[in-house]
Amino acid sequence: MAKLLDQHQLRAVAKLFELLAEPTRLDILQNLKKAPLSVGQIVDATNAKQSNISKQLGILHDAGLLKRERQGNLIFYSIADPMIFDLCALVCGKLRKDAESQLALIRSLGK
Amino acid sequence: MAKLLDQHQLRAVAKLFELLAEPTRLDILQNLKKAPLSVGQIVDATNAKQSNISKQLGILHDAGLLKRERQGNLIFYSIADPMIFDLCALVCGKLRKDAESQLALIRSLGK
DNA sequence: ACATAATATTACTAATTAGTAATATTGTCA
DNA sequence: TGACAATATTACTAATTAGTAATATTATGT
Repeated sequence: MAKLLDQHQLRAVAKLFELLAEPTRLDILQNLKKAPLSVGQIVDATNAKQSNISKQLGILHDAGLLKRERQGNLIFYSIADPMIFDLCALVCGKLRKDAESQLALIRSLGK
Repeated sequence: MAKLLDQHQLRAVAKLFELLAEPTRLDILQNLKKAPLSVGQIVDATNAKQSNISKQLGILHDAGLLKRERQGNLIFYSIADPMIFDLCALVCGKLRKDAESQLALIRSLGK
């Protein structure tokens, strides 16, 4: 069982990963993890220019990963599906594990 | 708690997602899920050219996602870390869920 | 209406990369 | 050694895209 994905499905999966394959977008997402933020707050929290943040927010929003809500002059963005943090946690866990075994290897060589 | 990742860490996470952000590479990975395969077998299983498969295999191997083992004239590749299937399962689950609620929405409109 | 603040859009550049055909490498067998 | 099969590499093209400066849009308060 567990049929293989066809070309179309593979492209859909790849597209979702693509959204997470960019440091600036990941930075936006991790800053939104605790609470919704306005564009200006995100600009301050990251070290990216306003135009770029706005662009990346648009990409994440168009893809359905973020929700948008206007409040007066400000626009607040928030996470639409917390599942992305499960993804990131998995990746972080792997990177940490890899780094640890790398470290253990180096240590064993140093003896 | 749960400190935010710094620029360097964000780039590392993004790089790992980038590896999965490509249909051909995903296709390779899903074909290797059950068992190791030779390059030729992978070429047959996918509809990509040999030179491209070889290139993508090299990328996945260099990144440490695949292991390589020579057996006579053939070279067998295998999954180095099954964690990637957890990632893919999460993404597939999300896509399915999204598609289902989209369908439900359409149905409710049709009434 | 006007000035101002917040956000979005546009037009552009530089860099990256998937795919490919052709060729090179590596191993096997006779 | 020579012929052949499997895989890797090279050189190239076309397409995508992050980042940016400048400008446009939208809302607020006076």
